[in-house]
Amino acid sequence: MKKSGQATINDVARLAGVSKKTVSRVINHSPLLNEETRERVEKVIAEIGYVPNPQARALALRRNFLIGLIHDNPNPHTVLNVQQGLLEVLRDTEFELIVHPVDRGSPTMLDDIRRFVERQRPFGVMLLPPISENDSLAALCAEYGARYVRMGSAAFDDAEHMVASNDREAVRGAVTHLIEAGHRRIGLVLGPHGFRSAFERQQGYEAALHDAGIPVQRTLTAQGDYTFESGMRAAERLLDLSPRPTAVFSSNDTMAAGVLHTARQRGLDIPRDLSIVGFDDTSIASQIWPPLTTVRWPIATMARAAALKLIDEEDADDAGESLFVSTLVRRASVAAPAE
Amino acid sequence: MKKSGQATINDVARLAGVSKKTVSRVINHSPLLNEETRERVEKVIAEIGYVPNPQARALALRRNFLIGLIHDNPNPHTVLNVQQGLLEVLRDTEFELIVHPVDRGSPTMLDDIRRFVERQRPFGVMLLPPISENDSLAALCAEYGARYVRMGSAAFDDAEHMVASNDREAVRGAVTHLIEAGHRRIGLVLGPHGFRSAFERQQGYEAALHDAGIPVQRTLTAQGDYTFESGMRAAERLLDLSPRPTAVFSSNDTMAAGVLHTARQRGLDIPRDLSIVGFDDTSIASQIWPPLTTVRWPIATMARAAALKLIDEEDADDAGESLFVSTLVRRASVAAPAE
DNA sequence: TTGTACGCGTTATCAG
DNA sequence: CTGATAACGCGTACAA
Repeated sequence: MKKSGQATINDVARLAGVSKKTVSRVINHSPLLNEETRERVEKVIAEIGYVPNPQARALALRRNFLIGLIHDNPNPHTVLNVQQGLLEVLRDTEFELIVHPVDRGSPTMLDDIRRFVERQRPFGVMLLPPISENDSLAALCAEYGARYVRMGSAAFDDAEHMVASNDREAVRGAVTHLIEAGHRRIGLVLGPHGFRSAFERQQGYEAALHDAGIPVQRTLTAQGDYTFESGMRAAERLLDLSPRPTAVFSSNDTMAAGVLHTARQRGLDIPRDLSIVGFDDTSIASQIWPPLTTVRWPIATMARAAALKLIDEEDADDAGESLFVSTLVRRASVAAPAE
Repeated sequence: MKKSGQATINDVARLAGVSKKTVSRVINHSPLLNEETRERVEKVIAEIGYVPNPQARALALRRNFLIGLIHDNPNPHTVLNVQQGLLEVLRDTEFELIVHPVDRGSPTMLDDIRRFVERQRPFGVMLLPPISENDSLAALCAEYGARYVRMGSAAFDDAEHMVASNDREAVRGAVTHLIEAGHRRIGLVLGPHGFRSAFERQQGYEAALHDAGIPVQRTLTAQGDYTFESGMRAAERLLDLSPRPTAVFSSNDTMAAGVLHTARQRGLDIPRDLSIVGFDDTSIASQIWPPLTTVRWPIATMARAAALKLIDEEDADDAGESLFVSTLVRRASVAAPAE
């Protein structure tokens, strides 16, 4: 190293007696390189502890070694789990995670994202629902040469760009579980309008009823927006019904906790007076009382897979898994209806 | 703009008829500039929509316009709230947030962080507890010219580098609340060893007992590690005691939820048979049944303040608030002891 | 297979 | 106050 700071590619070149281009080739694993030369250079690199400067690389390559997480997801658990999954595979790589929340609903959202991608030039971008469903976002990433992976409740892009769960089938199984326990009047707390996940879960609910020959009644469906409070409000509507539903499927755990809360306030016993099934298997599901029967959404696994798609060498050919199955977790919030 | 991409500083210089250094001065708000020249340049900038390239700036300045969040915090809610607070002020600035979790306990943690700071050259760094208590981390940031702010349960650095809450006083108040409700046998679920927050909260607990002339009994203290499961285990130990404590202060909400869970499993009624007070006011506190009396830790506010310290123009002089008060939130988990 | 010369877009130096 | 010119550290034609 020359003066104060860090060793540069020039130092390595000088010490190894080669040109800096050769060092550059070593760094970037160029295939056309004399093995002997490579080893000599690598030895010097290791000796002086040289590490390429990311800023200079970014300038020359017009690409940063950053993975962007772009989202407007209202569910903290989802976001956090995704982050953890992503970071798990990014750790020990040269990539760092840059979190960029946006405001869907804002008319400038697309511009915001464009500026982000244009300026930061991330190597790859992870798109979370619900904005992951927006095709122009994906196009935008492609336009700037950023890899992207979209997360969703159904496959709506190529395997290379997609990690999807099959929410419809999972919910169908969950509601069938309720039916097999003897329930016929089953409420649905729907997710927010415009969310693909809300739609898929609704479809699963209706499919299960259909399978069992139970007619779908609109009054048994209450609108929610994935928040605890909306779950409480939905429960108030549902529990005012006469006859009351004996079970409720809630499109996520947070709302299910809200349903449980309201039911409790009304003096109902769970699961005796009301069975509840949620979706996500977030921590709250196992921490409330009684523990919630729910659908385990393998979100961290999906995030890990997404990270691999984003940074992996191989292009396109073997994109890895892109469909992940959710499974029912049976706990104490479901019982047979009280006669 | 010349060819395909974005306009550069050269385009601006050419169109404005000045040198690019002058444009650079405009961008960086250099004070020594002819007002007329400045206006002309700014006009051109606005017209062609020029935006400086962050990569080039980073290379020349040896400093990225990124704020790093370095942490090894076991509590997802804490991390997420900090992120939200940070992002709230970073939004609409040129800064982005880069999240870098580390592994305390790993012998290479300091090296990991050094490499991160050395390579990414973040403009500023936010350090979360418990690693924020590590002075060598702070020194490391300073060494690389990165601003830093440490978050903690007590002030252990200059105002400029600190956002602190006064946990001790807050817990003292919370436990006093229990005492005033008539409790004398009050259990403590302690936080993990080596955490300043755990220590401060314990001190607050003991101070409150002392104020009331109640002797501190070691058997009434159970070790926890801030996880739900550790709260359950702590409760098992505490509830096996004879006579049983009539109330428990838990050093965070997650463990308090664990205590509540275990108490429930044993058929205890909350708050009739056991009063519980938590700490944090995370979402679970208001979502479990009964809603938890807890100490509201203004963590998002602290994070916002930290972000301002990190990016604000003024140096040192007016560093803004650095001490934040936590307040007791009274809900339904506390009652007078059953005679 | 390797090296030379130059470009990436910005800031710093130091003269005018 | 302003402008040539040289960094900043690395990648890429293209030549050797």
